[in-house]
Amino acid sequence: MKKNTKEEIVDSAVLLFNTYGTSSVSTNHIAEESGVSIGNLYYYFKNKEEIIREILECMISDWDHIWVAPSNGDILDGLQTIIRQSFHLEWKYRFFYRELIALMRIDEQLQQRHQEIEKQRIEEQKKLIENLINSGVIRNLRSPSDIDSLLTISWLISNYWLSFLESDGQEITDEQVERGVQLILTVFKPYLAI
Amino acid sequence: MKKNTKEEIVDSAVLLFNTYGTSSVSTNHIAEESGVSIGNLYYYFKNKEEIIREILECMISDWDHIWVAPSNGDILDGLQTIIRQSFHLEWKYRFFYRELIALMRIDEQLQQRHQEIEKQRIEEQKKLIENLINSGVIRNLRSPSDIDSLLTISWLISNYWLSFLESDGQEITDEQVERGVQLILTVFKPYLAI
DNA sequence: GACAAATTAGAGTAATTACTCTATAAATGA
DNA sequence: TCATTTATAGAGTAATTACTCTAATTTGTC
Repeated sequence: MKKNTKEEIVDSAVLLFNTYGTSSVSTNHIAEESGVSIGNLYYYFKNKEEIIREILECMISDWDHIWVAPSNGDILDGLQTIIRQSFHLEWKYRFFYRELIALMRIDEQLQQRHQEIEKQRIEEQKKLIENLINSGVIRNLRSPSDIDSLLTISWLISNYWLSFLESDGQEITDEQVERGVQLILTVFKPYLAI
Repeated sequence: MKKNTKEEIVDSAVLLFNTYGTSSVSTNHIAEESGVSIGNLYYYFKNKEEIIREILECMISDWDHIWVAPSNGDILDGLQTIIRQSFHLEWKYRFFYRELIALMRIDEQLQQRHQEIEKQRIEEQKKLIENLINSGVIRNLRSPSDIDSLLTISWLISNYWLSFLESDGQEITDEQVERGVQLILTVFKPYLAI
């Protein structure tokens, strides 16, 4: 489990960002935390923004692993698993979700990359829902725009459930994560075949 | 419409925070933008955090006006109006919503105040829903926990709809606001008496 | 008008910031 | 082996930061 210098820097940055927020953490802090000299840090990263961009790439890679996982067995079960793992990733990189819009406003490159993969992800989710409709798990939807609405709502929940808990001052526990999963199912409940 | 110095500072702060984000805006910037000397700014505010706290108080006051408004006429219409106005307030103070969790982590005083009024607001919303149930607008809910779920979901949408649009790179227009209102109604649709 | 209190201006400061530069040390490979 | 690339350390710098201090001005009150 030997980490190289670059990984060491990224890991320390995530730790500090999660704890103190990006604006309170300087490159000097990151260097100190990771036990790497300032000079060496700047050998690997041009600036703080580039570190954050690298963290985004780590997130993307983590996400890919979740979606690649084959959902053998119950299709609804597979969906729940994906949602659950998504919540865990959001927690791992929580600083990013807390400050998302602010970060993207500062760094346009970050914005473009994030929006690019976000678009992909929505498409994937759309396909998954269509799958559920085709296999008869979901029915009784009145119009195609209803699908869009449902999709948007479940997206909102999966992306902001942890933020809501945090801003409400609640602890993030496994039970809370489970509540989030169930919340998404609540939205679909009226349209689920028993 | 003559503004006093304190208001001038607060207004400039909101403008700059919305445009550049709190971390990029210094007290010096705010002083310059508002045409007030640094010394004078510090006469009114101990530091940047205190300015943000004052902005929160402005928000709270604005919110109170929305909820005080008597919902004469259709109760469902009144609800929609409140949601619509909420979105407009969220946009007015958008920096606050963008950076909420980060801001609260830095300033515990801000966190406590925000969570205090947030709790109140959830209670108000709960009463409103109960009102809708009692007056027969909403029905067919299976259990009391269903009410809670519905409430949480509509809360999530009303709080994060604009954030979602922003992080998705979409413009905030009146039509988008209306979509947000309709989205919340979608959640209740299966339970609405026609 | 005279006095006190409230308000304003802006020069000044210590700390921190991001980032550069140069000088070594370690790894590589011909 | 030894020369070249890669990696590391850390002192140094210019800019910016939040905030203080003092001195001047305005305001209100009698």
